[in-house]
Amino acid sequence: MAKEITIYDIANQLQISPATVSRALNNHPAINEKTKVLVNAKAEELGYRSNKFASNLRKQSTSTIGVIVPRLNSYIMSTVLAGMEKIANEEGFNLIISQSLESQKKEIANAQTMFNSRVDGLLVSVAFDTDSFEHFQPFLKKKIPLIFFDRILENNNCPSIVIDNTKAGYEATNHLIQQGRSNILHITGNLQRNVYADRLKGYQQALLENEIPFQKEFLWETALNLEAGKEVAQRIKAMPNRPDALFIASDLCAVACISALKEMGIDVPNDISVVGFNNDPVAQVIAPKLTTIHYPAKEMGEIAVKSMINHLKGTMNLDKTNAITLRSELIVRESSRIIEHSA
Amino acid sequence: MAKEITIYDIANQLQISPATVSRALNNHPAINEKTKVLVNAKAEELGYRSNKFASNLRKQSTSTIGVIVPRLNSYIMSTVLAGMEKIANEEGFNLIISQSLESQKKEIANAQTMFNSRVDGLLVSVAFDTDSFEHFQPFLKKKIPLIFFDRILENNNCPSIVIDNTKAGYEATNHLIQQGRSNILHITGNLQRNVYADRLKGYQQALLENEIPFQKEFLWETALNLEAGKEVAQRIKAMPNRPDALFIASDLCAVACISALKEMGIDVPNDISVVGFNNDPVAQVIAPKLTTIHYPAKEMGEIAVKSMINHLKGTMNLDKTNAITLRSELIVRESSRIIEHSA
DNA sequence: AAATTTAATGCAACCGATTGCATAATAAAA
DNA sequence: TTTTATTATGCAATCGGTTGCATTAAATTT
Repeated sequence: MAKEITIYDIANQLQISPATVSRALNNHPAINEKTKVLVNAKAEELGYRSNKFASNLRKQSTSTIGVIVPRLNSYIMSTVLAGMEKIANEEGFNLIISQSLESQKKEIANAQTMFNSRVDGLLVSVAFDTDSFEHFQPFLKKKIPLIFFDRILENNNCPSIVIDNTKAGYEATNHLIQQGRSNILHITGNLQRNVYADRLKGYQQALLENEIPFQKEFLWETALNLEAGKEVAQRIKAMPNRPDALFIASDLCAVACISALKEMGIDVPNDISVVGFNNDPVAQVIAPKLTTIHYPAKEMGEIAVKSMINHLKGTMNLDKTNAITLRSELIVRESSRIIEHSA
Repeated sequence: MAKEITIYDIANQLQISPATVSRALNNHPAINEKTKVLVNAKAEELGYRSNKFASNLRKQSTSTIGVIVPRLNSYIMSTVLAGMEKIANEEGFNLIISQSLESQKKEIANAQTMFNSRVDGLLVSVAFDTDSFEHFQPFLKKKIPLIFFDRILENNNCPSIVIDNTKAGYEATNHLIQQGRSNILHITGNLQRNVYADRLKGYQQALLENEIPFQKEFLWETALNLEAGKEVAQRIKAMPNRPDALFIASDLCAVACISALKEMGIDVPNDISVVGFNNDPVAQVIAPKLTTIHYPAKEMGEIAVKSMINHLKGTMNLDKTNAITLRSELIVRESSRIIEHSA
């Protein structure tokens, strides 16, 4: 195994001091241009690579950003992460990614690992059942910037990056009402989470404005996954007074539900219209194509990392920033377009 | 900002040497049990956290595994990563994940970053157009273990973790033939990649065994994404002699294709049967439900990381291991079950 | 009691880059 | 020519664990 080249090797060969080599490599203004060229050439020649650990140790910073997500393998999260990775990579930062698998307990463990790994900043989208901020306190104490995205924790002075879930919920529901629906069942996730609570708010607001009473029997809290979609269909089938529309807070769940409903002979959109959420690719490959809310996942990831890096570099101070809200958009497709019954 | 606690602080308070503290914290056998208890208690009390950089610097190892994937946000890859993260987390390893976005150029840059980050090991699934092994040589030179998974590079003595793509391709095709189909169009990705080349081999083998001539016009190389699926449908519609079956090397593409075919009035599975690949959740929520090959993505991720860690810890030597093949499985659903035309 | 073995701890160098401060070299001003 | 300002470089301490080797203390053997 070839010996690792250090700045001392370069210094020796050039008969200059390691300090100068270090400064030259970091493009320090006090170093003569010619020296820089010389050092860089020699570094190249010897196949030098900087030792990040020595550097981190000395600088007390890691150029690493921690990310905790509920799960890696959901359309939204993997897309957010794709956006994050893109920017981090461009900016010379590393990402350490971990998943809580929707469990606060794992989230706490992950936060601790991140803390011990001395990430320069932490980006978090919380688990279903997270009800404490405790495990994030160490970061605040050490002034490590903490940004929440998508599923946020409120009342803690941390900036957050979100879409306007209330507005989105309102638009989805209002659209269904405009299509002539009034018995709108809302399928959602854990209401402790802002994303679902806010969508519900929007839903209720739309009902209110249209003088449709809100019934809590028309609000179902589920896991919002594929299985939940199937179960929802079963339950609907068994209802004496079926709803005429569904607003489901996740496309995958919505699609599974539609699929099951169709198998039961219930027509979408004529018997029941459906609006999903996220604009998952799956939304446009099923029949009927799913009306949904476009969620700017990639952009969210990009902006989250960009904001974090700007803050770390001092280009932008996040302390005063409370929230960054991204634009979401209703995309109307077939699943909510009512076609008159033929014949 | 509270000062960071070091082993020196612990040593001072306990009136012992930092060396003993270090050894006690690492559960070194030469240290007295009572001392260990004492040290650990004090560490806990002071809120000590180990400085990984100091440790890495000295130990010349990082407890970090690099992962390069084509994209983060595909069902298969995000699921593989979920499995990887799970095991890495359990074993106290960190993951640095980066995506090549199907470009060899980015893959090279990422490999370099990984190298400079001094990952202890590297896991790679190569981009569409990667045709060189050059960028991985530095790892071999430095004896940094390199494992390929899913999309592998051959002839380089690196272990790989794969499914038997040939067998899977054979089974998919043979199933279609058993259903009475013989004009089977194969939609695949870049044939430079083992996964697609092998599936094609299996496809050809099944044809051969059933004495169906292979026609190269029935082999289409595409991007295998949603858009490609739509285009495939268009092209099929325009064919004078349409195929009676499709074997598509990705579910998402297959589903998009089916959706488009249906819109054109072409019935699946009666006019054209379809078999996909991956067992993406989307496969079971469309109508007709998609016949596909189950791909053990989570397991692949878990085994990849597990193997890497075992190798690093010396528990298992990978030098002699050429390949680990995981079990895949044909899942028959409606898209390939031919129902007699009603009426 | 002396010699030898075993167990537990400490010393000090080391990993490799960074940086405040001092200094040398050169240029500009007096 | 001397003084002052400017530019470039070097010295040496520092970041915080880790580890080979030495040493001390305690236990065991002769």
